[in-house]
Amino acid sequence: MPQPTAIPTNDKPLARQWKDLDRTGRRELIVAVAFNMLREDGEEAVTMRRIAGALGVGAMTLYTYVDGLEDLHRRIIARGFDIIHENCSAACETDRRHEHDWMPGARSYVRFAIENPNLYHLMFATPVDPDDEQFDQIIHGGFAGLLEVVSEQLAHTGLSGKPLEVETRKVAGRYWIALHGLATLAIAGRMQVLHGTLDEVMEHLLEAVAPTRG
Amino acid sequence: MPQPTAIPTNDKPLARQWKDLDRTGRRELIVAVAFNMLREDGEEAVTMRRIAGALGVGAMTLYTYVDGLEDLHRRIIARGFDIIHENCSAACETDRRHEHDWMPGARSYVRFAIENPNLYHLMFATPVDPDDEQFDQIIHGGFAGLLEVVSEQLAHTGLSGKPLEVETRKVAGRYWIALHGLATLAIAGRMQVLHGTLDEVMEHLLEAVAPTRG
DNA sequence: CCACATTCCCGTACACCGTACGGCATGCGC
DNA sequence: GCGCATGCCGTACGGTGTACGGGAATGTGG
Repeated sequence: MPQPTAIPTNDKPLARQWKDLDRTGRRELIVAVAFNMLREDGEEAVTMRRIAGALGVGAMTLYTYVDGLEDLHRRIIARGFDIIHENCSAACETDRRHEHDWMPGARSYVRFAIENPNLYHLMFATPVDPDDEQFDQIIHGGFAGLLEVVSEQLAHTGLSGKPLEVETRKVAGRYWIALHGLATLAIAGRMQVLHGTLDEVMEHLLEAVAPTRG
Repeated sequence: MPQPTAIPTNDKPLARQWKDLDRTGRRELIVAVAFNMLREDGEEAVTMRRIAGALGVGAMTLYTYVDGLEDLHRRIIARGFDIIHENCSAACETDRRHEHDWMPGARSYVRFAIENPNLYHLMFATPVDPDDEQFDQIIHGGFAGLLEVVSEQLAHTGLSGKPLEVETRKVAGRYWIALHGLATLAIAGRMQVLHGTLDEVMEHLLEAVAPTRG
C-alpha cells in the first residue's frame, strides 16, 4: 500500500491545467494544492505566494477565487472532514463484517491523525469564531458526521439501541473524545511518556470507553 | 475569586525593574511578560518586538537573554507545566480530604485548559523535535509529573496499588488521555456537538475511564 | 589617568508574510 | 470601432524573526 490513507492526489498537470478550468474548478485546484502543501510541508509552509508560485500565477490572483488565507483554511478543513469521514466509514464497515471489534475503526481514525498531523491539527485545533456562521456549520457538520459513524457502529455491534438514542450518542461522544485525546497526544510526540505501544494504549483505552468488547 | 486559576501576576513595575536585575532575572522577566501576553492576547501576539516594547528595550536585546522565539516558547511551556502541576496537586489534595471523588481534580485540570486556551494549546500541541534533547526533557518531565499526580490520586483513593505499579500507570494514562481529549475539544469550541453540559460530559467520561467512583 | 579589551545594547537591514490598491490587458455588447 | 466590464497581478505597506555590526559602557593593566 503505497498511499496508506485514501487521500486523492491528482498531481499530474498542476499549472498546466489552470488555463482551461472555470471559476469553481480553479478554486478547487487552489484548495487542492494548499491541501497537499499542508500535508507535506506543514502549516507555516501554506503561503499565498507559495501556492501561487506552484500554480504559475500571481499571488493576488488567488484572491479572485478565495477570500484570503483564513477562507482557504476553512476549505481545507472541510475537505479534511470529508476524507476522515469516508475513511472511518469504510473501516467501520469492515469491522461490522468481520467480528464486533472496535479496533479497526479506532485504529483507522488514529492512523489518519498520525499520518496527517498538520491536517488533523488544523481541523481540530483551529478555534471556531462564534460569529462565523459558515465555518461553524462546517465544523458542526464534520463532527456530527463522525459521531454518526460511531453511533451507527454502536448500534450495529448490538451494544446499544438505535443510533439516535441519547444513551448511544453519549457513548459515542466519550468514545470519540478518548480517541481524539490519544490522537493529539500521539501527534505531538507525547506518547513516550505512557508505557506501552500505541496499540496497547489504545486497546486499554477502548476497553474502558466502549461498553463491551467481543 | 478574581483570579480563578493560580497564575502569578507580578505586573507592578515591569520596565522599571529591568535595570536592577541580573542576567537570569532579566531572562525570567522576559519569559513572564511573554507568558502573560500569550495568556491574554493569544499566541500570534507574542512577538519579539512587542515584548521588547513592553519592557522598554530594543528587540534585539532579547536575544542576549533568550535564544530566539522558539526558545521563549519552550520556557513558557516549562512554566505552564509547573503551574498546572501545582494546580492539580492542590485540587487532588482537597479531593483526598473530602470524599473519594475524581471530579474536583478533573474539573481543575479542564478548567485550567479552558481558562488558558492559548497556553494549553502551546503546551500540548507544540510538536517535539526528537533532536532537541532539552525540550524533550521539559515535556517528558512535565508529563511525568502530571501522571504522578494521577497515580498518587489513584493510590490514595484506594482504587489501585502503589503509584508506581504498572496497572496504576496504565489507568492514570487513560484517565489523563480522556481529560486531555475533553480539554482540547472544549478549547476549540467543539463541545456543542456533544449534547449536555461540560460537567455532564466529563462525569460520563470519568465514569468509564476511572475504575470506580464513590 | 590613560589606553585597551570586553561586555552589553540595539539600529539597521534582509527576507519573508498577508493583502489593499490600482493599472493593464483582454473580451464582449453595441 | 468603441466603451465598458472583467480577470489578472505588479507594486507597496505594515508586519514578522533575526543576522550583522557599530557604539556605549564598563572593567583592567600599565
